[in-house]
Formats: sequence, C-alpha cells, structure tokens
Amino acid sequence: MTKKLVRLSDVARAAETSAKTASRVINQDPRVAAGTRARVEQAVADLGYRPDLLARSLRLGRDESIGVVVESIADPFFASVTGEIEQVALERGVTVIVASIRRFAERERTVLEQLAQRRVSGLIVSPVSDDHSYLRHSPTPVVFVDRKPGNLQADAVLVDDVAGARTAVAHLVSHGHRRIAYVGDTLSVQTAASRLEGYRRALAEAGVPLEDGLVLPVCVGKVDAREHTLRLLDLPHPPTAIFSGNTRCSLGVLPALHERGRTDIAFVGFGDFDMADSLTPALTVIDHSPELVGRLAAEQLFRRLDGDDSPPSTTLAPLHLIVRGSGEVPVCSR
Amino acid sequence: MTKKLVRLSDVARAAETSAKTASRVINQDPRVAAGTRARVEQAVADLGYRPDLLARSLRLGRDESIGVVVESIADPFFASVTGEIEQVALERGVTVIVASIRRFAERERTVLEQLAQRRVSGLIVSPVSDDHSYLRHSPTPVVFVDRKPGNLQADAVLVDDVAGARTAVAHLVSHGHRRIAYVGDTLSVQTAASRLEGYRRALAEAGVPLEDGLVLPVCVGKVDAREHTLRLLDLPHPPTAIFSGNTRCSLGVLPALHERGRTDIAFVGFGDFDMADSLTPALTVIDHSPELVGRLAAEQLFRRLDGDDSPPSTTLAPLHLIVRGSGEVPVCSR
DNA sequence: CTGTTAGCGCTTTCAA
DNA sequence: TTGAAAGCGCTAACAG
Repeated sequence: MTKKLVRLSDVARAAETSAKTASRVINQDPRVAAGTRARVEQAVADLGYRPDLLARSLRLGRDESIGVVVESIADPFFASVTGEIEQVALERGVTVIVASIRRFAERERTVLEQLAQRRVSGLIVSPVSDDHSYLRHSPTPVVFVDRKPGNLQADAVLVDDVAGARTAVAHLVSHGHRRIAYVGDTLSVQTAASRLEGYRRALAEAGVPLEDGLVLPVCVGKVDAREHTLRLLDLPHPPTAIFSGNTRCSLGVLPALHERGRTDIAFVGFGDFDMADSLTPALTVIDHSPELVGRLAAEQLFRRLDGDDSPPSTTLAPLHLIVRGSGEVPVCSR
Repeated sequence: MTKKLVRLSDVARAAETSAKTASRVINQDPRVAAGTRARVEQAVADLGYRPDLLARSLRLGRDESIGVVVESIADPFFASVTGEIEQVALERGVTVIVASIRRFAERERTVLEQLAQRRVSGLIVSPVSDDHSYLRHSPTPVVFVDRKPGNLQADAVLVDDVAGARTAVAHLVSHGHRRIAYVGDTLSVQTAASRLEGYRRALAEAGVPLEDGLVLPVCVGKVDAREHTLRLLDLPHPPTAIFSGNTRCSLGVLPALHERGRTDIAFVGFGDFDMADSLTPALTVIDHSPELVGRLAAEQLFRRLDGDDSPPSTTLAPLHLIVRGSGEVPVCSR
C-alpha cells in the first residue's frame, strides 16, 4: 500500500537536469531557461510529483501554517471565529492547525509550545490562563482574540466587555428593572470578570444595591446555567430580569425560563445566536460578531508575518445592542 | 527577536554525551544509563530544549497529525464533529489540522492533496464531491464521515439518511398531514439527495402524491431557506407541514414561520440544535449526534493507524426521533 | 549502554 | 543559466 513517493531528484532525472533546477521551476524562480522549465513541468506531471512540505519547511525553518488555539472548537462562537480565520488564511495558502484547550490553563501552555515546536509561522489564541509571560521571548508572532493577554504586551482583538455588559444592564434598568440577576462564567475567565464588572457599574450608576443572591458567576456550561436559573426562579423573591454573560449561559438560562413558563422575566444576553430571533419573546442581545473578530485577528497576524514590527496593538471590535423584545419586557407582577 | 533555537546537539554537548543518546532520553528509550539520563534531562531543562517536530517527522516519514476536512468548520454540526475528533486525537497526542472545503469540489481534492503533502498520518473527510477515485492509491488512511465516498471503497461513518427522513415524514403523515413541504440542500449534496428520497418514500407509502411546488431541494444556506419558506407561505394553498433536511435549513425555515406567525404549520427537522427545545412550539427533530459520529470516525481512523487492515467498514450511527411538539401540530384549518 | 555515520527531501551557498 | 556539495534537526543502522 505504502507507495514510494516521488522525490524531487526523480523529477530531475526524468527532466535530465539537477535537483536544484527542478526546485527552481517548482518555486517559480524565473532564472530557468524556457526549455528546461518545460521539461521539468512535463516530468512533474508525468510522475505526479508533489513536494514534501515537511522537508521544505525543515529547510526553510518555518512552516506555512498558523495555529489557532481556543477553549473549544465545538463552541459555536469559536467555530465561527476559526472559520473566518481559516478563510483569510486560505487566501494566502496557509494551513490552519487548531487546538482546543478545554479549561486547563496548563494545557494552554503545552499546546502553544507544541505548535511552536511544529514551527508554525504564527499563533492566534483565545486564552484560558491569565499569565502569558512565558511567551515573552517567543519568536512566533501571537495575536490574542476575544480575551486579552496577561503579563505580556501583545496584539489583541477584543470587544469592550465592560461597556457591553453595562449597556445591557442599563437597558434593563431603563425598563424599570431593579432586581436583575447575573448569570455567567467563572471569574477565572477574563471576559466573565469584565462583564460582571459592567453589570456592577450599571447597577451602581442606577443606585441599585447589589444583591449577592442574584449574582451567579459560577456557570461553566449550559447545564450549570440552567440549574442556577431554576434555583433563581425558586427564590422567595425571584429577579424580574436576567443578564447572561455569554452565549453558552444563555443557552441554559432560556430553556429554564421556557420550561417554567417564566418568559415574563426580562432577558438580555451577551452574544447573539441562531434562533434568538425566533424565540417568544425574541431575544435582546449584545452582538459581538465572531466573524469580524476572527477576520481582524487574522489580518493583524498576517500583517506581522509580512514584517510589520510596530508596537503591539489592541483593536476593539464594535458591539451592538440588538433590541428584539426580551429585554423590554416590563417588570412582572408575580 | 528570532532567538537561535536549541538543538539536540546542544543538549548533547551540555550533557557530555552524543546526540543519539540524548535522542534516546527524549524518546523514552529505556536503554540509557540512569546517570546519563539524568544529565540529559538536566540539560534539557537548563537549555529549555524542545524537539523540532518537523525534523522528527521528516526523519520518520510521517507526521503525528491527522487532517479533518469538512464543508465548513463554522457550521455547528461540523464544529461538534471536529471537536470530538480532536478530543480523541488529544488522548493520543495527535495534532488536528482542519480545512474547510466551502462548496467547491475541486478544492476538496486540492486540500486533501495538500494534507497528504504534509504527510499527515490519516484523514477524516466529509466530502462535497461525489468522485473519490483519485484517492484509490493514497497511502494515507481515510475515513469518510456523514457523507459517503463515491467510486471508492473506504471506511465511512454515516447515518441512515433515507430512513431518518422517512421516519420524520411518516410522523407528519401519522398526524394527518398530506401537504408536506420539503426544504433542503441542493441534490449535489449526497445526504440531501438521500433525505429527499426518504421523504418521497414516506409519501409514497402513505399514498400521497408528490407535489412539485412543495419540494425545494435548493437551499444552500439559512438565507435561502428563509426566502423559500416565505414563498411557500404565500402560495394559494400553503403546506400544512414542513420537513427540513438539515439544521442550516431549519435555521431559515423557523424564522420565516415565526415571523409570519405561522407556527400552526407542523415542522420536523433533520438535526437537533440548541434552543430547539425552547421554541414555541418546541421542535420535533431527527437527532443525529455529531459527537457520536465524530468519535466513531476518529476511533475507526486510529484503528487503521494501529495497523487494522480489515476490509473497509461502514458504520451507521443511530438516529432518534425526538418528539417535542412541532411535529404533532394538527392540520391547520386556514 | 553508547557513539558514529548516514540520510529523510528539500533549498541555499557558491562556483562553473 | 545551471549544478555540486552542504546541511536544516532529527533518528535508524550498525559498530563499539
């Protein structure tokens, strides 16, 4: 089964020239006589020659690939980000290697080191850890996406999490709500911490005291979020509104509300998703375009690969409040 | 910035031994004296040595990576499939390289060849083309996932699309529907063709004549699906039920129904998704677990990599009808 | 148990 | 314009 591969030297022999000249033809080097070029091209076609990319990369000391490292590629948000990065990479003929961190800070480092060992030319990372000083001397350009680097100056494409959450909660406040719950990821996740901060600020600005029992920065996945929401609904005085700090949580909060028939509770979520528009009521969300974020990150990385060595830049992608109904539900009576 | 990398020979020098012995230590070869081993390990730690994976792969003639090739990594179904494959790969320390085909058959071949050139050890593919005879002499094991190979005997992990669609449509028929629309992807996509076939069979078995105007195997994305659904609703005699052939289409059909307030039209979709349970009515679907499909495909591939050379096998992942409400809506009067 | 030699397939000197 | 030799960093073969 394992057929012997056609090597460059085989092509050279067939074309009656040297490996180096064949190499020149393959790499579009113009300094080759037309006749020789034609013979080599013929030989390539005849033998079905494909260059060995590993050998080429070894020789060149770098690989035409970039690594994308996110919490989980199965998460729709990161899947979209990655899809867009891949699209940009494709235009440049660059391969994308993905690695999911799952929630282990050590794995993040392992994965990044492994990619460096593969000599990827660049990295795009949405980290789960908060210390990236170990990347300080990395020769490989790194762009952070969605979550910012800790103890490291590096390029980043982010959204203003504090402002987004503040807007969302202020929106609820403006519709009369004062007992607003926060459901979000654990505070070890940076974006979660910032979004909770935005929630706090909005309440402070409205002169609404924080109620500890309504603040749940403890939901890793949708299952947690659902359970915590059910618990909120069982309180003697349930909240009249809920702010969810990310899509995964929204996907747990909403089933709980629907299950209990409590769609009279107002809701705003951080992150838009399919079907948000078709629920009853339709969902008011802070939209946080994964495609745009992915594209900006990829473009920044390729700028670095093209030699841009200006100081690290932080780009903020825009956020939009999309008003659809669930955030404008008035304060319920029960 | 580009620091010179530490090579194995540097480690060897620091440990006062040879490169080969250092290599043995790195690769856990037991035939090394304890003292030497310790010195090498010390040197590795001191110098921060990381093996160059490209060089290793070149020498070994294969790379510890697998390629995953799907229509789009941004599609939630394929994102989940890929996530699960990656999980299995992770357990074996194997890197995953992803590539999206977008809908171009030629790109499928290009991408597969490029991965072969990188010497990946195996491939998992969900194809968009229907002729894979060009893989006949590929030395790299390939497992097809979700969509079967054309003109090629190869491993495949599929679901029974015909049976699934037939079940879905028969379910609608059993609730009294006779004017059932089909909304699905173009017939060039195999799974779409099979699901349309299942739809046909269910109708034939019920003695319901096919109505051409209700059969729309023309929806590439959710935007198309939404528009075609709106058009269906505008017919003089709209259907009383709709069967959607895949999740992307469902995500277009449903907004159209909700937008027009036509949730009195029954609906069954092929493929479950987040929030299907929280819509009103909740969605009845044929569930087609992406995680399971991904896991089975990865396991089959690793079996091949471990030397299994039994004849190509086709595994059918189970399908389940999940009854939640939308499929049991009675025939509407208007 | 250890080291030397050779070579994976490619491209970069540097000379012809 | 072309080619021979050298070597990217690693490991398999084969001696010691």
